[in-house]
Amino acid sequence: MKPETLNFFDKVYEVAKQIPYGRVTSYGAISNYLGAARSARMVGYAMNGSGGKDVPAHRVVNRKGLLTGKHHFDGTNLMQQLLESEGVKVIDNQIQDLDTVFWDPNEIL
DNA sequence: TGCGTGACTTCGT
DNA sequence: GACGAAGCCACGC
Repeated sequence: MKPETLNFFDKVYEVAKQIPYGRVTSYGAISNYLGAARSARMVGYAMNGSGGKDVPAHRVVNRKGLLTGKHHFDGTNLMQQLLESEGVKVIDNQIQDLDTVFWDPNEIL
């Protein structure tokens, strides 16, 4: 077994769990924090394994603030509903005031 | 065993 | 300023 790969995933989970309430981040921000700015895809893939974890995948969106991963959720507007429930304005699967709710791990950590 | 796909991002033209 | 192509790593078939 090579936990090194799991380390990458685990790292993503760690960062995702640290996302404050009412804040969101992007795959690129996490991947950049991990030192793999061009591996943003893996971050999203890691979220695939977030099932069963306490990882708020709904707080992770793409660079544009678009809920691209919402298709992988339970149904349709679950992800959007969760964000709105936290005070994040989301319209048409797109986060409003992204600059305000955006949370950069590199900046905070 | 090997090829293709995927919750994205960045560089280049 | 906008569009196209490449890169990254892991998992599935």
